[in-house]
Amino acid sequence: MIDLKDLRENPDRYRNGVRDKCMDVDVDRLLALDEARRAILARQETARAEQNRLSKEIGPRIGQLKGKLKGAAGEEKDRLEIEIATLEAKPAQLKAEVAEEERHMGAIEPEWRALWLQVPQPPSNDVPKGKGSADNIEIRRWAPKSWDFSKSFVQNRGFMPRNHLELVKLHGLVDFERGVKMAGTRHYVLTGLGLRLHQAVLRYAVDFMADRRGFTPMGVPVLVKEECMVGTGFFPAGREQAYHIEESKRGSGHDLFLTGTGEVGLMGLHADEILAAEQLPLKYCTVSTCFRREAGAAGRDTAGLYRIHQFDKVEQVVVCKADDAESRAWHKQMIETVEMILQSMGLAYRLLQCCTGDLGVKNEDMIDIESWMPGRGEGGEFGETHSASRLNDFQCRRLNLRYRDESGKMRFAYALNNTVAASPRILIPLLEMHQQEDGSVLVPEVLRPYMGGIAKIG
RNA sequence: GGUGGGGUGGCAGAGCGGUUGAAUGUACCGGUCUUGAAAACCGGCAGACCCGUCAGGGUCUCGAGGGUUCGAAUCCCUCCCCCACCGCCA
Repeated sequence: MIDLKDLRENPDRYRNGVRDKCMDVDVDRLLALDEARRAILARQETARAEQNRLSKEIGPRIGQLKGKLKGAAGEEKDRLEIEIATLEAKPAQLKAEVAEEERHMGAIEPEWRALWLQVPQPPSNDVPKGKGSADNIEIRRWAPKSWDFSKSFVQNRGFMPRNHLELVKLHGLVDFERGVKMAGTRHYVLTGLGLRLHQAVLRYAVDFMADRRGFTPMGVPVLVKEECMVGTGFFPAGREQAYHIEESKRGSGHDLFLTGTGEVGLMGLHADEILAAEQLPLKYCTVSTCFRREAGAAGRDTAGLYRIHQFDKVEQVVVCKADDAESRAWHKQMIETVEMILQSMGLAYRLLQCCTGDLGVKNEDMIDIESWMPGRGEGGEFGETHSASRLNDFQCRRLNLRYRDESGKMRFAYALNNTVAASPRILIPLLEMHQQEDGSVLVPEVLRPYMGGIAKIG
């Protein structure tokens, strides 16, 4: 959610933001509604102020007269009744005025609010302009010593690779058929060592965050109220992506939504709170099951573990002071964390600076990390495995997550988030990169303690 | 699911139709005192929004929404949430 004051003062910043993010939000309509709203507010408040003033002034008098009225009769009684009626007439008129303005307000407020929620966080100035993922810019790439990006898999390794579909079948790691039988397309069952490898990655990632990066691991709800989805910025834009539990249809309570990322639960933690400056930065991670409808992705990545409705993800978030330099420093650090983890697992990857057109509503900057998947496409492709975002105060504004700075001033905090490890997607490069000619797969050393010491699958 | 009790400022806790955005305590901040600290004393201390160049003014908020009233934290209705006990249960 953006700052409306800033919008009034720098409308072009937001008009350009919408344009650069290739979105369709009528900023000028919002400005017009905002102006209308404030005019109504001014009239309404003036009437109310008068109402309050009058009430204080004549209220006790009315009380007095009504007291007298009880004991009065005849002409005296008529006189009192007229006096009371006269006194009561004016507040009644003001009341009608207030009600009238309230109707006006009711007519524009829903649209005003809906538009306000849609205006995106403008991208940072240094984010390159572009229309979509095709315009993202590669920053750098890394590969283990045994891998040369300029060569094919065969040239690197001396044999034809199997893709992850073949590998999981060969070793009985995933049962797609039964997953689909139970839950439909894009579902799967992790079986045997498949589940163990999956959990090994997740456990390794959580321990890495806690032990080596000082993040506090949290177990958070994955079933949350709508406010939580709106507050974290996933709604209204991403409403179609979330599974909706319609508890309200059962009579009572509120509807719930399955979260598509642990970010929701982690950021929702401190919604509506006022933190002390010393409490910042908050550094949280979680491992949670993520649910995504993948609406609009029909026909894309239909096979295998790449795009599925349910997966598990270790996510990291940082809530820091409202300071651009600090936020950038955390962004770097969070990306560095991921690089350390990927490198320790012997995976090749590249960093992409996402262009303006590829940013969502809530981020001002985003770096995607794509891991090399030898079995993807023709002769291997990079596939997104991580995404690191800087959100400025957009998310905390929506969540109403504030802190008191050193001077006692209330400020909205800045938030950042990044994937640590999302599985089973990460199993794709893991299996494909570490496969041997005979189809067996070497388990990276860092994962073996979490696999009961197993060093090789198959 | 049943029964009962509750939701008021950072926390505790009064208020139960007008002068209460809210007593009091406590926490916190500033000051006096002190070699320093504590204690004591004095002062300050809600947030959002609107108008205004400033000074300042105004509106709203006592779980949420609606109603009664000239006037609601206080009365009425609906909903939500919390707590306790019972039932059921991974």
